[in-house]
Amino acid sequence: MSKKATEKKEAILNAALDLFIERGYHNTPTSLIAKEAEVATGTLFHHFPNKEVLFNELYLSVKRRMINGLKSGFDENRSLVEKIGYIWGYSLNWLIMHPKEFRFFQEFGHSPIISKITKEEAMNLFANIAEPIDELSNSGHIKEMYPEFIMDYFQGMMYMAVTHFIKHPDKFTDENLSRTFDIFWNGLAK
Amino acid sequence: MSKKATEKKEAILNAALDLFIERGYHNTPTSLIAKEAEVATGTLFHHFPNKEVLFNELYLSVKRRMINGLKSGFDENRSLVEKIGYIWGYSLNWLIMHPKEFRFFQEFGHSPIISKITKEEAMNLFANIAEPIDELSNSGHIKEMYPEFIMDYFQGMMYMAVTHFIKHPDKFTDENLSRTFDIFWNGLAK
DNA sequence: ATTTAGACCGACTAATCAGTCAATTTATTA
DNA sequence: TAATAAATTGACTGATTAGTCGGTCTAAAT
Repeated sequence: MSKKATEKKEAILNAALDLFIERGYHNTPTSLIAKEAEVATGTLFHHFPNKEVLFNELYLSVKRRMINGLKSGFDENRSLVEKIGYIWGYSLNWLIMHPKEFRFFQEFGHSPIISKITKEEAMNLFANIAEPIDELSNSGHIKEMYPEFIMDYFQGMMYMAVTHFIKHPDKFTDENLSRTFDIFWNGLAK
Repeated sequence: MSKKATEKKEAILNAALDLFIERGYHNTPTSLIAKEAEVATGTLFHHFPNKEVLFNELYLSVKRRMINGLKSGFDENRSLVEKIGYIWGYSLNWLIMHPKEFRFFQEFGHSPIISKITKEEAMNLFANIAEPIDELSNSGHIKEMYPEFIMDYFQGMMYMAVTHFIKHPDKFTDENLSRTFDIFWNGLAK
């Protein structure tokens, strides 16, 4: 694919992200996506066989962008607590700096348009990142709690904090950020 | 409105709830809502001027159903901690027993189809229920934290817990339920 | 310079949908 | 009971949409 062609494909994905979060999936005509991407309808269907595939590719591309940064700074040799602190801090920051992507996950994370295969592929991306959080449950650092809960608790607190700071940007200070991690940690403390 | 007419209106709202959460707003034809409610399209538009109003009325009706039970068991004379424990327990139970309604809030709570007026009306329903949670922030019971955060934290933890227990119904025991409240409370503990 | 394959275009189509309306049935009121 | 009002029906319409297709353009390969 030529550079120009790649640029058009990306323009389509960018326009789609904006439009899907603003108008929802079914209320976003492919014609409008093409228009915003400054591309013909035919071009859109040249790069994506149909609207659903476009949506699924968008989902994966957003996941990948988030994970890539996370992984590149990840240090396998740190302690468990440090690793978890790193994942918390990085994810929180990334999501707050990418509010559109965050809204996309919020709105479409459970959407039936995302296929099983796409979900599995996204899960695999996270596999080794999620490990430390699973380990936490019987590491002795915290109250006894089964791993499924710890995972949901981590994600739930993360979404809560991001939602809060996006709603109240003036409160997004280093101090408040570390306070939210303390609250997360205190909740589990023995 | 005759009893029969009221029943049909309710059948429309019930069918709409099911279909909207399963298929999303824009992918749910009014004709299908009517069909599921065993009613003609014309009847639907006799009771609701258009699809948007139907959606907004559904939103308010679900909110009202949740709040009504909450209010009827609310005792103004209890201590602050007891009041908050009651709100937590009641809401958690109600949402878990009404997973469709919960999904509706999750999916459409931030939807642009819900008008400002509807949101305000919903806020008013909650006004005095939310009071104790606001009070908490400078009650001395907890770490110092501004009220907007406490409110988002309360709601975020609630949604997290409900999501978790709906996903893992076997974990929904009295013990685990009180553990989640402990985690919520420990997070804020001095 | 010519060939070729991929990229691109946008008018077009078959299908679907929100909402209408004239006609009928059911409930209420006098 | 008769008259009136409210509720119900479903065929229909104008508008919109996902995806197609025949033809044009562009860039790389020979």
